Amino acid sequence: MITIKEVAHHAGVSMSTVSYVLSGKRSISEATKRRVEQSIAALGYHPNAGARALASNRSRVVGLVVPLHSDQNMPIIMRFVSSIVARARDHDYDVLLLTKEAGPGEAHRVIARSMADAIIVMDVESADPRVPELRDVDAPVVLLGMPDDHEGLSCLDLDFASAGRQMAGHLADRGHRSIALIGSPPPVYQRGTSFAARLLSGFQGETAKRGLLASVHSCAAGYDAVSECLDDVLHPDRGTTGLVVHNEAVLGPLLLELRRRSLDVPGDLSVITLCPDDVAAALPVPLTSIAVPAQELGAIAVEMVIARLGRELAPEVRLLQPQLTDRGSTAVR
Amino acid sequence: MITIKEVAHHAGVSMSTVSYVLSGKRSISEATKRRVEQSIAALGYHPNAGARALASNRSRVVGLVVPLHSDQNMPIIMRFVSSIVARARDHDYDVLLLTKEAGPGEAHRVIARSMADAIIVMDVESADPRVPELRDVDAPVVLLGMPDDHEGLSCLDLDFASAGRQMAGHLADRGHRSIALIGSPPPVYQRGTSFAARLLSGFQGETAKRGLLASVHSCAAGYDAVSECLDDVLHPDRGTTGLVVHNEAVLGPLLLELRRRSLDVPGDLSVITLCPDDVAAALPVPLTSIAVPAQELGAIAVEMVIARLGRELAPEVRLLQPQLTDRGSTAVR
DNA sequence: AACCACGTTCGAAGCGCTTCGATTCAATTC
DNA sequence: GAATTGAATCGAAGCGCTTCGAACGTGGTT
Repeated sequence: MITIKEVAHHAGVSMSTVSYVLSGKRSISEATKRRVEQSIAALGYHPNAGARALASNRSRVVGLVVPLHSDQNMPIIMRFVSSIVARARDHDYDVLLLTKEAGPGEAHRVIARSMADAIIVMDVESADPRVPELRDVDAPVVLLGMPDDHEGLSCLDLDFASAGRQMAGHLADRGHRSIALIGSPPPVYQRGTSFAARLLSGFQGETAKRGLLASVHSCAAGYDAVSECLDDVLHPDRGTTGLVVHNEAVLGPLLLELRRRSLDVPGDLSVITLCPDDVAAALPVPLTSIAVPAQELGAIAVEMVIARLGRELAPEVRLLQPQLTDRGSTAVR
Repeated sequence: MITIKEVAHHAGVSMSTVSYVLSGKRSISEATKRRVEQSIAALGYHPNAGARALASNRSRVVGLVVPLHSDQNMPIIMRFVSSIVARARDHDYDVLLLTKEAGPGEAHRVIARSMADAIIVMDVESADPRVPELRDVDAPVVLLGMPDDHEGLSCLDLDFASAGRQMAGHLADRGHRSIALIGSPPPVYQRGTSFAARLLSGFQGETAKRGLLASVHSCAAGYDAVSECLDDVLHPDRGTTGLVVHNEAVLGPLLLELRRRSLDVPGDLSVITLCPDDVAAALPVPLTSIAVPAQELGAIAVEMVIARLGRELAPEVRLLQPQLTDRGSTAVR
């Protein structure tokens, strides 16, 4: 193993000079800087992370708590993870993978041992049992999601209430008077998943305000469940003409089933949804949608956490405003 | 921060004694061991990972290279990841998340800096460009997947050739004389994805040996592609009575489409597939299948890599034998 | 009574790096 | 020309832990 000492010797300078060349924390003349860099390249020097962490009291690692079992939404979770890792690397940080399943305490363990400098927690729910423990973690923590009680914690999420309002409003603007929300399976609501509840309340608020007829349907995945759900949604008594879908897993089967019933989108039924842009665009019928900006949320989470490393910043709640993209799946009535 | 020194003082022993209590590398009397453990608990001591890594030359971290963009198969990738993390934690290792997309060199960087003691690489392809670089990594490396040239590297995978043989054989045993393989989308084959090619060759070997009529169809995801593919597969000239499906994404649409065509499984058509057990079981028609033992493969990968940490073990290729579960989706003709 | 062996425990030397004065030397200033 | 400044560099003291050899009983042998 090549050490900083050998580099120093090779370049004819002291260890500290090499260190300062690497960190840029003190000014070094161009000449020696170049000489040191050449030695580093020539010897193939790589700083030892453990020694660095020990001496500087910074690991340059962020811990990321990921829900690895959550059967649903794996693809979207990976988008988050992938953007978080990429942005962290941009800042010269690495990512330590922690799982939600391993329980709380993992974040605390990793920080107490100085294995990481900060923590990002994904998939935080309304009454997340991890939240109290996270308050005691002695390092910057950013939550992706919004627990009900987020006092003293930094949170980041899409503004789902606004998304619910926007989607209902979009249909209302086009003259729809009776619309339906097709949501996640019942367990998601029972679990008190914050984003589902917030979207629902935004949706209901808007439909009430606009005086629309609105029905809400919790729909499980699977073709039969979807078909059954549609029977209900499309019952003649309702006169439903517009659908807001907040359940990514159901989109494919839903459109297929509509086709089977010879219902045209948007001719017979307008559909608007919340899902990643590329998913919305790749469906058999491209759907007007509000994007889940996973990339952006991941990036912001990293920025937030890193911003909190040096200075003491106050906890902050950031809700991203939803962006609606029109793909022509909603018609004027 | 509580240090080992403070624990030693609190317990009235020397630092080294505390260290030996923790590591168990020398015998310590029951009495002092208990005393030290009480002090550790009382003070809330957590060993500093950096200091430990520096002194012991072991980070107790394994690097895991994950394909985070691979749009397909995210759920199954997460199964691997999840079992790897869990098993690693069982051995008191943490997992550093590296992405395939960040390029090769990541493994090398992490090892050169002593951030990790070993590397597990997922999703290795036939002619994987990472393979040469991985040979130069100065630490145990285990590949999940089998590159063509795996000289000097340890690999672990399902025996896909055998899976292909078994599935063809299963249908042949039941009297089918003309069968079809529905495989992955063309890009997967073009990329030279090792497992697809191996399954194909096993399938073809067995059908040839048994004198069956066999057709092979590369099928893209999406309902229309599936329907088109079925037109081809079920062309009357072929007389196809059995289907081997090696494309998880296509299973749902496929069964749906068969139902739409009023073809009964297994009455009119026998279907057998390769996918995770729970996926096969959760389909509208439960399918007889060969499992992708993600849990087990992940666990073995961890064991292999850890086994190679202490001693010098020779590189090893391990192919897990496929397990077929009969769910009654294949009939005797 | 001197000796040995063994189970326990201690002390100190690093591990490779960062960082804080201290030092040097040349360029400015009065 | 002495004093002041500031940029560039050095030296050494840790950071918190592991580990090796040494030391210290204690009990059993001769």
